[in-house]
Amino acid sequence: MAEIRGLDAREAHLWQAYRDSYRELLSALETRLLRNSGLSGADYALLQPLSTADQGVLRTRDLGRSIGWERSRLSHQVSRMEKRGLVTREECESDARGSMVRLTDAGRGAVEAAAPDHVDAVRTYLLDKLSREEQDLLAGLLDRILADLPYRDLCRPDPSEVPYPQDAAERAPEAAAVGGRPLIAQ
Amino acid sequence: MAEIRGLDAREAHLWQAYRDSYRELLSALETRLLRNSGLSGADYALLQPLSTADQGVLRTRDLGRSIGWERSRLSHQVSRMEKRGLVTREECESDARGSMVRLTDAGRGAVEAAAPDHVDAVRTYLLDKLSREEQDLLAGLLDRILADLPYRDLCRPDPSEVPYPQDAAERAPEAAAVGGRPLIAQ
DNA sequence: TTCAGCTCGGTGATATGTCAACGATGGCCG
DNA sequence: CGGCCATCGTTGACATATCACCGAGCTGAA
Repeated sequence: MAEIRGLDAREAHLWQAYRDSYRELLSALETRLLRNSGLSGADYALLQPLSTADQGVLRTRDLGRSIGWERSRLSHQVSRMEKRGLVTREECESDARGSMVRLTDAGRGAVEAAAPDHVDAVRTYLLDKLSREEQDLLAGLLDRILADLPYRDLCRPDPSEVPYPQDAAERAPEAAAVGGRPLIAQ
Repeated sequence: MAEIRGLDAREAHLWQAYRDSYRELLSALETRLLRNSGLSGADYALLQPLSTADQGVLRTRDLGRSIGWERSRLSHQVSRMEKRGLVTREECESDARGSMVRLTDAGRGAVEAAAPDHVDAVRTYLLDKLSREEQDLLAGLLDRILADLPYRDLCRPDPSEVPYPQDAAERAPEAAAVGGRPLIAQ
């Protein structure tokens, strides 16, 4: 049997920094989000893709994939948000198994109210800490880590179909402010 | 009021890569850990510091700080693990408010059985994806992100007291294999 | 067509995490 | 000393996540 090396201090430090930074960053963001808008991180995670989707509607399956959630978790979360009037469920016309989730006016109001400060928080806690070059460097490393992890089912768009960072601006112009109105972006 | 810019595609990509890579990495690690050892990520998180602590005992407060958990969560988790015979609680002699958590023989057996494969998984999914230089680069960026986040209470060792990455090897020699026996490292 | 095998979404039981509050103690300062 | 405030750990109620399972509908090959 092969000798298995423990992690040396340098390696252990990276691994711990990875977990700690994520945990603390998320904790900071969610605390601030909840205080400023009454939305939890889970609420925002669902509302954000819906708010940029055509008509504010997405098929449940696609919503789940876009945020990397399993069905059961998503279904429970949608149920809770439905009770609060943030979203509604609809039938899926093209596939009778499926269902659609639609943003209500209240739901749209909530995300749009929450988004500016949340985006500002992401800038403050993450983006502003790094130069542009460092941002791209970090994204590259993370992409590589993500690239061949043993996926569950969860399909992100195939990278070959969505060649990413280069020339970002024209790929998703809707992510920038349009007509002077700050858009929902996360 | 200041204009708030949404995230452009480049920025949004970094932010998403950060969350996705973390979520998928952790999911992969925990699935594999649970399958191979019957320990959850939470179990391992507690057992690992205990296994390297002197006598296999830590004050609850210190254990909590070392893994960044709040007291309540830790207390519940310790209760569950106590029922399973992995740890025991003891009184704290030096401070009557406190309590100690002690690894049982079964607990030590469980971590030591789990560790080699878990460490291998961390290598496979994270460390091996990056060159040594990239590892240090990534650690540096993550440290910077973590550095001035609005902490909850959670005290990590003050960076000024524990000057990290440089000359890592001698700071924590116990993290490497000692006497040929693979040590618990995460 | 028919059926096996898959996808999709939902459900209830259970596991886990969070929150607010408590009792007990320690430490500080008058 | 005595009073005040902080820390420590726990608890129970609640919120959220996971797990195993179901029923319905799609799909493709026999």
